[in-house]
Amino acid sequence: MPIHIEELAKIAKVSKTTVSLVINGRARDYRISKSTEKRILKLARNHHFVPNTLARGMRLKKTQTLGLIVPYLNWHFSQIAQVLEKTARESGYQLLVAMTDDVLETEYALIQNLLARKVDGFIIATMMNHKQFHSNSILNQVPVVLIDRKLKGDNIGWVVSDDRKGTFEVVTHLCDQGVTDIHYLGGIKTISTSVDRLKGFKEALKVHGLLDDNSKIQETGYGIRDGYEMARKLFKENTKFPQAIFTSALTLLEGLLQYFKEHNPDALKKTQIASYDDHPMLDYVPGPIQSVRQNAGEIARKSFGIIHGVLEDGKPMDQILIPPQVIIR
Amino acid sequence: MPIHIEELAKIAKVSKTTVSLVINGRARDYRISKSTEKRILKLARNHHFVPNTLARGMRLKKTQTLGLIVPYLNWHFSQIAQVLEKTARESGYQLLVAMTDDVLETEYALIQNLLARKVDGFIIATMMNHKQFHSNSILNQVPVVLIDRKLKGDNIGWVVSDDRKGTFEVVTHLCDQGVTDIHYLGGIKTISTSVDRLKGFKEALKVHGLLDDNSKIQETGYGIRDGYEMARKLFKENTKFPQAIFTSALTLLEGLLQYFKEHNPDALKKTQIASYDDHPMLDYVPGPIQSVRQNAGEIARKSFGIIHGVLEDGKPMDQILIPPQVIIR
DNA sequence: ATATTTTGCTAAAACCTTTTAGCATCAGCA
DNA sequence: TGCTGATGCTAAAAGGTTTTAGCAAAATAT
Repeated sequence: MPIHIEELAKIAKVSKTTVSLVINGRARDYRISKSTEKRILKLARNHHFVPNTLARGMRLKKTQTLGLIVPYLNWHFSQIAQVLEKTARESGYQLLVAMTDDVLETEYALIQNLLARKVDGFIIATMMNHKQFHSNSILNQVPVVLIDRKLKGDNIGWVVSDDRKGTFEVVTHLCDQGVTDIHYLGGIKTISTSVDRLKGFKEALKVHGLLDDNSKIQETGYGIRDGYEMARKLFKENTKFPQAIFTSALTLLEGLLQYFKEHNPDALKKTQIASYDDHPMLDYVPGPIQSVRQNAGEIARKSFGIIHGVLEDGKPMDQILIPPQVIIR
Repeated sequence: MPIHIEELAKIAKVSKTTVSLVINGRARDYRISKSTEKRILKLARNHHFVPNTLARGMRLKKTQTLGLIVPYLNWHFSQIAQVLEKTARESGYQLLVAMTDDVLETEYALIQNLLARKVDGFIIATMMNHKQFHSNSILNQVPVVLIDRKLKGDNIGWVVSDDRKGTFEVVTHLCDQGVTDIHYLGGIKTISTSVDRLKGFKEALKVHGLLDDNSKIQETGYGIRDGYEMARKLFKENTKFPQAIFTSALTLLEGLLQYFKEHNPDALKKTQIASYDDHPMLDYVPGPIQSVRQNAGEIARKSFGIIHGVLEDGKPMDQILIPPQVIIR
């Protein structure tokens, strides 16, 4: 139904070559006369001509489309998606967004699917480990920038929050308050995010001369339910009331708060809480709750920047650590 | 770099027609022998052959892609996006997601852009009014289902929360508590969402014999800042402490809470609060806060269902009201 | 008057699929 | 032997764009 270049050429009584050149602003380069150019431009506007991007993509072997693959759209990833979409759009890119639910097979299938759709690049919060990622030969086809979880490797870009530092700082704050008994609730062990946050936690304890008591560390998964269950276990196995709890993600904090609400309404006042990730509503949760706010906007902008640089300026891949901000309430 | 059908045909020593037929499971229909079929299938797997969807899209005139256009990715729209993506993917569709920031021009541009990308349909939380929408001839090209905001018209689908009913019920709850002095903070006046929520509010007052006092109704915009400013105005212009406040969206509630936190820490206890939209963290905000939870999952599934029905089964457009759930805390 | 350069434009190929119509070949039958 | 029908496959077109190489006409130079 929409008009295409051939019809427009017919109306303007020129060849489609001419129309194409004019539309792409290359009239000058090919000595199309000013009058012809104006005529075509006007006609194109009147007929609402927009080049078919499929045909364009075939010919040009690029689609101005990026694939964004994240586990789910929680607050953090929504923020990233939002800024990323805007940033990308301002440079003429559109986003194909997909979710994996942190299931590896889904991630594989999705990558295949989006590759078939000829996305120009990927931004992925991946579940893959180093080996899986690098054996995934298809990723040699287009540039990939990882977010949230990093992997080692040379031609692989990533932009992640400085998980170690953020955790170190907020836990240090707890220590500075004189707390000595801090419990750690974490998620999926395998991803770098978890590794680095636990590292920061342990470092902070060490610096403050506290022993690194593994019985106070739990790592199961990043679901709200996981947070709830770890909280339950914590209170069941410790007769002594915990002085402080650190949750390594917002979902875990939610699970913890849920547990408190159901089983220990006054625990919020007795226990100091800190968490990786922030959310505006934490301001209104009594506690107070200390948190580590990731700079989602910067993560989005930088990761697009890398892809864009590789794609359009042939720049090398880059790996960027974004400093998070500790929020003390 | 990826292998395509011609090469595969060469390797298999058959024509590309044969490969295509086999890949699309139409070998039987065209009497391709079982042995040839197996051979090709195996070869395709070994070479990681995936049909180029651009070429496919050109030929078939459909791309198995839907455009999702929302103002921003707040909690509500994130939820919708998440379920929609999964639902769509299970039927072989992928989502191009874009945000308008509730700016009409952006919406127009986005529609153009996604149409050029040959999406098969749209799911839009639109800023357009009835007239703008219907004069937008391009929307005759593909099916459109509106979410969150509905418009009148016959060949236009929508799936929205029953805003009037939800508001009516939660405000009724306030009235049942004996509250008589209820303030209303709302957003952009022009969209159906706002109209219906205000309607539900007024109906509830009327049923309970309360007068409909326009001085207690404010409607500016849906930003957090708007909520904050309306709260400020409310407290500046009323010497009497408000018994109850209803905010017509989560963002407005956030603004209100922000104002309370800064200027009136104990207001939370003195004032009853209800809001359209829900968020898991509202459980932990003291108040308590009554809310209207939209069934985002259902909105997503139903709106995909409509598009899918139109696209694949030639079903007519549909318009569906999704009942929300009032959460009393 | 002829040769050269500039101007303004275009033909055709390539990108990769799917689908329609139809071509050989071979078995079965009279 | 010649005809019919089944079997197994294929040629070619279409879909809409961009780009390369080059053609004809006009302007300029010799």
